[in-house]
Amino acid sequence: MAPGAVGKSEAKTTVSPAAVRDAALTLFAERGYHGTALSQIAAELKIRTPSLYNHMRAKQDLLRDIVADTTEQVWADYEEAVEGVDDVAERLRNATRVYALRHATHRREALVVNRDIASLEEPARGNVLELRRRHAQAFRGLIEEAGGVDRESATLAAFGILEMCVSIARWFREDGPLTAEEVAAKYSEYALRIAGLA
Amino acid sequence: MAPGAVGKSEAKTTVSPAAVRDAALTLFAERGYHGTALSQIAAELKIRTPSLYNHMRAKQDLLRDIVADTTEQVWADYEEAVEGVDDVAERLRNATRVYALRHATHRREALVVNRDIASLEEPARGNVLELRRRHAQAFRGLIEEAGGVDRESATLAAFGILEMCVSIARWFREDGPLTAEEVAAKYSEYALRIAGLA
DNA sequence: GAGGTTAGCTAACGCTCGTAAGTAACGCAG
DNA sequence: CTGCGTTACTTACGAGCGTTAGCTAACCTC
Repeated sequence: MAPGAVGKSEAKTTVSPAAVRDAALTLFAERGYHGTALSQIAAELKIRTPSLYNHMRAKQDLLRDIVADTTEQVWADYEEAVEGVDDVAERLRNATRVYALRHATHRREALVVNRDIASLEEPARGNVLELRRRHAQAFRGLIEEAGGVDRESATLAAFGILEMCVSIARWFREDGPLTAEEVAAKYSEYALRIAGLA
Repeated sequence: MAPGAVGKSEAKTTVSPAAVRDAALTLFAERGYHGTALSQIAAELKIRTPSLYNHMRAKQDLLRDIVADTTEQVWADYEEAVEGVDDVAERLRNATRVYALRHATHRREALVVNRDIASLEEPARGNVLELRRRHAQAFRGLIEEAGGVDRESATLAAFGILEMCVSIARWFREDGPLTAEEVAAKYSEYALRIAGLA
C-alpha cells in the first residue's frame, strides 16, 4: 500500500508527507524558510523532529516542492485563461482574474513563493525564475498588443498589475467582506484601467 | 571625538556604525534577516565577526533601526506630500508619487521592511505595524473622500495602489530606461485610474 | 502467529550561529 | 612622552540547527 495513504477507515492519527508539507507551508508563510525550524514543523504535527524524516528527504525539498508546484500551476492557469479568447482586452482581463484569484485562494503558497525564492537552491531556482519570466513577458505582450500604451509603459504596467495581484495574498481574508471571486473581478478591472483600456 | 567620525583626511580604513548598517542593509535585502549571518556582514567589511560588536549592540538592533527609520520616513513623506494641497485627487497623486519614489530610490530598505517585519521583535514590531496601518488608512481615506468609488472598493484600491508601489523595489534599476521620477509619475497616474479619478 | 514494513522514539553527530572576554596595536590629548 | 580611548584580533561559550543511526512497538499480509 502506498505510504501515508490511509485505508477506508480514516484518521489513523499517523502523519503523511502531505501533512508535513502543509504544516511547512503554513510556517514558511508565517516566518519564512530560514525563520522556520524543523522542530516547529514537528511540533505542529505533534511528533519529534527526526520523525519528520519518515515523510520527507530534506528541508530544502519541502521548499522546492511548494515553490515549483505553485509556479507551474500559475503558468497553467494563464494558458487556460487566454486559450481560445480572441479579444485581447478580454485575454488580459482573464489572465489577471485567474492570477488574482490564485493569490486569494492560495495565500500561503503565494507568500512563500514571493518571499523565499532566494532560499531555493539551484537548479530549482533557475527553473522557477524562468517560468516567472515567461509569465511576466506574456502579460507585457498582452498589454502591448492591446495598444493602449507605448512599449516602455507596457513593461511598467505589467509589473504593476502582477504585483498588485501578489499583494492580495497579504491582506485577503476568507471571512472578509468580499469573496475571492469578487476581489479578482475588481482587480482585473483595475488591470484594464492601468493598461489604458478602460 | 565621535566614534567612527573620520577627521578631515578621509578613509582611515576603519569601520563605522553606518558602514555596518549599510552592509547589513544590502545583505538583508538580498537574503533576508534570518538568511544573513553576521559573519557575512563582517566579510563584506573585511573584518572578523566579533569586531562588529565595536559598532553595534546586537543583530536584532540592525534590523530594528533599518525598519523603524524607514517606516518613519515613509510617514513623513506622506505628511509632507499632502500638506497644504486642497484638491483631493492631487493629494492622492502626491502621496502615491512620494511613496513610489521612495521605493525606487531606497530599494534595499523597502525590500527589508516588506520581507522581514515578521522577524522584528516587540515592541518595535508593534510600533512599525501601527505606523503602516495609519499610512494605509490615510490612503483609503483619500480615495473615499475623492468619491470615485464606494467604501469597500476604496479599501481594495488602497491596498492595490500601495502594493503596486512596493513592487517597484523589486524590479527598478537605476541604470534602466526610466528614472525614478518618471516611474513615480507613471504610477501615481495609475493610482488615479484605479481610484476612478481618471 | 511469524516476518516484513512502517512510523514513532532517543541519542548523538558536526556544524554554524550570535555573543562574550581578554589582549595587542594604533592615534590623539595632555 | 605618557596614557587613554578606540578598533580589531583570537579564543571560546552555549545554544540551536539539520541530519543520521539505531531501537522499539504497532500494524498488514500470509
